[in-house]
Amino acid sequence: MVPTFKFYLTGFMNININDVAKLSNVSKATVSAVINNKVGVSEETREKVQGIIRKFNYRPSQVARSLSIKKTKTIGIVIKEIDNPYFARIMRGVFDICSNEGYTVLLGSSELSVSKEVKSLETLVSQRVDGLLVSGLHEESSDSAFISNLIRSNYPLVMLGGIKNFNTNVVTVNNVDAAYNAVTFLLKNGHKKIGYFSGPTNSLQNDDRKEGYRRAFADNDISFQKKYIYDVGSYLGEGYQHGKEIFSSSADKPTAVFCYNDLVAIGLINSLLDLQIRVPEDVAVVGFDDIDFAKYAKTPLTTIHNPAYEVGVAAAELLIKQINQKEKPLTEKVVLDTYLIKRNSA
Amino acid sequence: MVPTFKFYLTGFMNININDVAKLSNVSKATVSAVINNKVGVSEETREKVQGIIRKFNYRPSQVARSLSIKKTKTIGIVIKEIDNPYFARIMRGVFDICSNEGYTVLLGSSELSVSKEVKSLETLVSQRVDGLLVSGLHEESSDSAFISNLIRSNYPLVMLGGIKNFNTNVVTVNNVDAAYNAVTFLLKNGHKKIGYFSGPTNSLQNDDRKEGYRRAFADNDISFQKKYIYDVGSYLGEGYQHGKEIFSSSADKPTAVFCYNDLVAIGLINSLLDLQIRVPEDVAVVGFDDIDFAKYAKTPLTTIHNPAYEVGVAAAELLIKQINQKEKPLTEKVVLDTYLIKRNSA
DNA sequence: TATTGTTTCTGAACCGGTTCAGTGTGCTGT
DNA sequence: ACAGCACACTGAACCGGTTCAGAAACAATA
Repeated sequence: MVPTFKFYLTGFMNININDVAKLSNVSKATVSAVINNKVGVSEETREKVQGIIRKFNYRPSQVARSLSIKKTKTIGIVIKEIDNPYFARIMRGVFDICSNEGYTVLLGSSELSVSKEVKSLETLVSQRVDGLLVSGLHEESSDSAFISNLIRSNYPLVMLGGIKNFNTNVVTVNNVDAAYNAVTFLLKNGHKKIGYFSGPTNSLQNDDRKEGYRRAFADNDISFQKKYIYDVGSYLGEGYQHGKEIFSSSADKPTAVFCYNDLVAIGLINSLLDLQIRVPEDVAVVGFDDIDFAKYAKTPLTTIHNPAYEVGVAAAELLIKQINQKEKPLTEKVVLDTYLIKRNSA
Repeated sequence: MVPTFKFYLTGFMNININDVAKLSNVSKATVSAVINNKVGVSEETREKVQGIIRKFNYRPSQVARSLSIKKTKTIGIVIKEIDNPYFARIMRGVFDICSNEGYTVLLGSSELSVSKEVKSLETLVSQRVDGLLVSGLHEESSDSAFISNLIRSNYPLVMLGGIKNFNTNVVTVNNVDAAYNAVTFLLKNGHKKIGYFSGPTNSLQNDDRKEGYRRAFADNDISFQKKYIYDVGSYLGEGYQHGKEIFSSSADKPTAVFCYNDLVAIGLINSLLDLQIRVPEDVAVVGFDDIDFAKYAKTPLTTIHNPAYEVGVAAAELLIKQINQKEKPLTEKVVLDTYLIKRNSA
């Protein structure tokens, strides 16, 4: 009658609410009430049940619970470049909030192909995550019927850095202004030929930064030259490689470069130093993000401080708010501030 | 009769297997067969059902499925220092394998308190992850009844870097040998006073590296001095700060330092340069991990190449193997090789 | 004593899938 | 014409929780 054998037979975690109910001589409804600290259970019964729970190491199945209450207490996150320190820091912010609020985090694909990216979102939805945090969706992905369905149907969703063509919740920083400030700073320092090491072409963040770069020229009555915009990418190696190519050729070269992010900037600086070009005397470099490593780079990096941790926090908070919202949620946009940190590279 | 209204009413993803069954005029068992590509369904029926599925954007609930089949196709991962590039790289390896094998990844706590660490594991178990990947458990956590239960009961579990007092599956690198090689290299270069910037004291990896450091002295008939072992930590800032303290004091200082990891080494190098101490002429520095930044550091870092990505891959593969193993699994130990990369810092 | 009220507890339905024994249909061979 | 057999399909139980109407037990009130 008492299913003790089951425990000893199959080991840890193989006892369920029915077993607990039988062992405690109460109904499973009562056990459920005890588990969830509901009122209407006598102290005596509560203790009896809790004793059994402890004794048999019972741990309620979150999956059964999820099925029943139609909430999984889980959010899905799709981040490209998880090994980019900037995103790692965001993750940390997300994670801290989720932890506090009792959510666990399901990780979706990182930078795979577009088709895999959509698959990954589909998987997360199949897992019935309560909400989705998405960073850097491929542009093409936004064409997928799946994604537009998702957004149209008010599935709780927060984008990091924004996405074209869709009106969703967004957490981002003032990329345009930040870039504007960085480039203005260079202009004020007398630079006229300022390059932009551009990030991924399908990134909205990159578009905004490029826009800020453009505006700085406009507002300072300096005609900006398209040839100084280089498609580079977002990795250390890419910054290094493009730096080497551009600055070892004899063509007309910029005297300063604003970079999409710190990784690229650090790569660039290394390529310049390898080419015996001095930083900042010959070429000034400004990065973006202010990752930890920025101040330890060969030439400590002048860069835009990007509050990655806070972005993660804000995104998680907004998402959880959207999840808890009963009504059709309004789409919100949270924009955090950045500031220029002057170090040695410019 | 036809519950179409439901779809239009509640939006995306609110249709279930019963609805699909009704809309297709078949039983839910048949729908289930179609979803899972089982045989015994006529081509005609299959297409009819698939048509409905597409039309209504039906996506089976993984949570209901999990409850039924008692597998979640999910693994849990608990990693401290997710913003450490070394671990980020591991994550990537884990992720790639899991992706391929159809597993999603649930993230557990990062470096919180001991009690939270155990809580985090408990949460993952409640979520019924099929297996657990754990890195850098606090030493105290291993005392918890929960953890020993977990291990005793053969819950599929793989540790990264090992854990004291328990016999579990482990994926790690040959830390002792690697440290031995690094220190031997320094000894061969004529250094006698070699320091060790030690990592977290509760880390088995750190113990092994320290052991390798010790043995190198023993095998070279040089008496090693305990005073050259400094408790530092695992972060950039910690390396910098301790470097500053140690090398600005007038006491007897080492002429070379082997560091627990690259982050610490880079921090140390920066502190040395700030103190006008030349690297490697005055003090040689060797790191551990070979993170991307290592070669872009102020003094390109001589370090132990640690195959982080491969560690992640091996860990995920081992875990999935354990999950699929019907019998009581044997505990396995996978040890990957490292090698010394000579750059400029030593 | 009968009635009402409170508190504690329970039975059964439900969440959305999977599974499998068994039903029904059509085709084969004799 | 009928046994025998595939094949396609279904009904119902099951996974492990939550929920809630109502039963049972007991106390208080009229």
